[in-house]
Amino acid sequence: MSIIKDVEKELTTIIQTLGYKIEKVTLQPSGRPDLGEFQINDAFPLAKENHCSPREIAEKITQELKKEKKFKNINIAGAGFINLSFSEKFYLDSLKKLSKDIQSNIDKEPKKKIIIDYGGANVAKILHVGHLRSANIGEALKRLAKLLGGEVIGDVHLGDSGLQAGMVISEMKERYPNLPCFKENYQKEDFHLPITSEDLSIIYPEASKKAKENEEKMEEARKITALIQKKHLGYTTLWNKIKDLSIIEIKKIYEDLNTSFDLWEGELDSFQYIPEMLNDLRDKNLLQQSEGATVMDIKEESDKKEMPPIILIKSNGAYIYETTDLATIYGRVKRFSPDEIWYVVDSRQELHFEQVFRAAKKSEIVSKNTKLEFIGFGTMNGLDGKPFKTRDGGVMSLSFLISLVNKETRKRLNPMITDKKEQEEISKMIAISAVKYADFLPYRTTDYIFEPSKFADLEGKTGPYLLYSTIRMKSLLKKSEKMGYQSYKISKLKNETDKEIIQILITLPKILKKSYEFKSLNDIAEFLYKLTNTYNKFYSEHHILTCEDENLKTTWLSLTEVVYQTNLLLLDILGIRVPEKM
RNA sequence: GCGCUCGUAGCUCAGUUGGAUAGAGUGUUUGGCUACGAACCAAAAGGUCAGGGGUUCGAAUCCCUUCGAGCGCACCA
Repeated sequence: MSIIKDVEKELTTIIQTLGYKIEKVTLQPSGRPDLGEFQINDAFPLAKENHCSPREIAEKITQELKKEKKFKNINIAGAGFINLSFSEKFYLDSLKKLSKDIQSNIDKEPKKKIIIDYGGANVAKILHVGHLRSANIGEALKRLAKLLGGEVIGDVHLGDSGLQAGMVISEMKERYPNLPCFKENYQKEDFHLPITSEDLSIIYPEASKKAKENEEKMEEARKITALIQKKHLGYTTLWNKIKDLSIIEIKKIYEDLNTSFDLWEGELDSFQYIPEMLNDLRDKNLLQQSEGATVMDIKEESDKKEMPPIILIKSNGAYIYETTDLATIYGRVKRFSPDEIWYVVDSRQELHFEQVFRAAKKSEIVSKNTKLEFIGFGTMNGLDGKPFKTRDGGVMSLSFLISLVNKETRKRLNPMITDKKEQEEISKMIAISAVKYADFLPYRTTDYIFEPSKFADLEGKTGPYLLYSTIRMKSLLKKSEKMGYQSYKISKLKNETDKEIIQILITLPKILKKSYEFKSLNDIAEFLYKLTNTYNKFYSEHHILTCEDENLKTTWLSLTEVVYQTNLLLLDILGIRVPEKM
């Protein structure tokens, strides 16, 4: 159990012994540090229930608290705020516990099997800045859920059954009409895909442009897409080859972003479940015809808003992303029987997922106990408030964004690093830390105003700041090892800053819990800054290695070690890699 | 028309499950490297929390309303 939860439990018992009904006392950092390090506000709700003044209750509570040695400076302020601080011994004991194992200070959540659907890469298209948040948030939530004891499966859920398939194949047909797969009597003979990833990055925009300008081309693309969905042998073979090629490129970027998936499945993989699923829905009498399409009504009596039916078969006989999303759930339940499925997707898709979730529940494709959660994030807009476009009106690829920031980080590398390859690797790592951290700072649902220059900002509350500080801690610890220190005895503190660092460390379990509940990483990002910033203050106040008081020195080194380990743990949750030097 | 998200310092954002004197970064001004890495540390200035009303011991937070912004509303994904 975490240190703070332990204390809260103790406080709860004390207040219950006084005869009050209370489930859990909450200890939080005080809003008035001049009056105490932590505060308890539970006298207010208790006063309401017991029809007396909060102050009266606070008096009774503080009288009991004063019997406890670990508390000091207990006082009541205002109408009934209880402020208290902890003894030095409490802080030293806490530091001892943390230095043994920081994991011991983490409270696990109830164990669940969770599938996280994030990434959303599209086959044959580049990953652009719009894909950044899904990858970052999804990956971080996956790591957080694992840390808190969950069994987690990440699925990239590739966009591979959309119109881009038809467009790209149509373009391929024009460029390479003699490929065996285009023959009438194609019989699965193997052939070499005549294009590289670079070609592919040109082919899609080209094909898309042609289809938009030419209705015939568009119609052909639609036809081919429908044929691929029906497993047309030649087109499917070619599309799978293109998919493999595309995945190689997609994986490279995700690897740069330290994002990985347990499943590389896509919309097409859900097609195997569609007939079975539709039969199931038919048997349950849930399907209807409407304007030529096959739909399912998902209105509920309590609805105050319009709720269109969900389309499962289009009037032309083809399937739509509602169908594949529902079939994907069908398959996931069958194969994994998860407790929860999380969708880390742009907020604009909320209505779509509400429809799919309703259909899944109504048809009992998922049980009532299975939680389907839409984890929407804010849209990335340009300065004009509209979806971000580059100066020439195109989308900005993720790799281009990273290279922009990379130019800045490279300029500032330590001149001691001379190896070109090493320079490149480190500079890229720092650039990505800047991009990722800036992406985590706003609350998840906040609309994102995207300015490349914001990411290139490398001072203050940034990824590079965290990396720089963490590397400096490591460098200090290495030096101390060279001086012969193996383990650090913890025995005394010097000033308020020392104590403040431990205070912050103690609140970590609360931050993790809140992040997990709200599915937002901004609290962890803020916590990292606060901890690191306070440590840096400590660093500038004390000269650790030359301190003559051995007891202080080893305690300070231990504190450094714990902050260092905590930073590594949290940066890892955020998927930010820490280089050896920078 | 219906629905969703929002409006907080010059700028970019926290704070929204009701708590005390609304915070941070950046920018501006100023101080700190002969000591462990200055991508660092310290300090100052900067606010009618869009406007109005309500709920209560207490509201940036909850409710109502006005104004303003963005997004979504069946065969694209």
